[in-house]
Amino acid sequence: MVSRDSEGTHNRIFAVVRRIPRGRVLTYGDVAALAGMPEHARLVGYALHALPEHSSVPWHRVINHKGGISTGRAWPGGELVQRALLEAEGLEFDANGRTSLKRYRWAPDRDDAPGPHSG
DNA sequence: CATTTGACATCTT
DNA sequence: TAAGATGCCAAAT
Repeated sequence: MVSRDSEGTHNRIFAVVRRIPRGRVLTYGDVAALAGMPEHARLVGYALHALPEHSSVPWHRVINHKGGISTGRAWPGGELVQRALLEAEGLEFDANGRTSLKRYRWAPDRDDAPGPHSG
């Protein structure tokens, strides 16, 4: 029973992000789709922006479609923080600061298995 | 209440 | 692959 749309919407997003396992990442569009609001990736990023620091939501596992970090001016230095957190989970970044979405993109169907040749 | 800005994605060139 | 333009909803001013 949600009287507020924003709260319900944001809540949905957080719920999806929390489902992201460790060592995996999702794009804003994917999170939005799983949250029930496809093509509305902006709302996902916006929700994460409103995410409090005491939140147990692995926001750092959400990246843009280019496989990079788009904190932008909204978070000076955030690119370094998110990248550090992802690296701590075992992810690899390209010289351009991009990851392999083909390799780290998480799917609701796939529990884990980073790759057919990764083990 | 209206205008501007914003953790993005997608199409076109 | 990279750069420019557009659409969407919500928050801030």
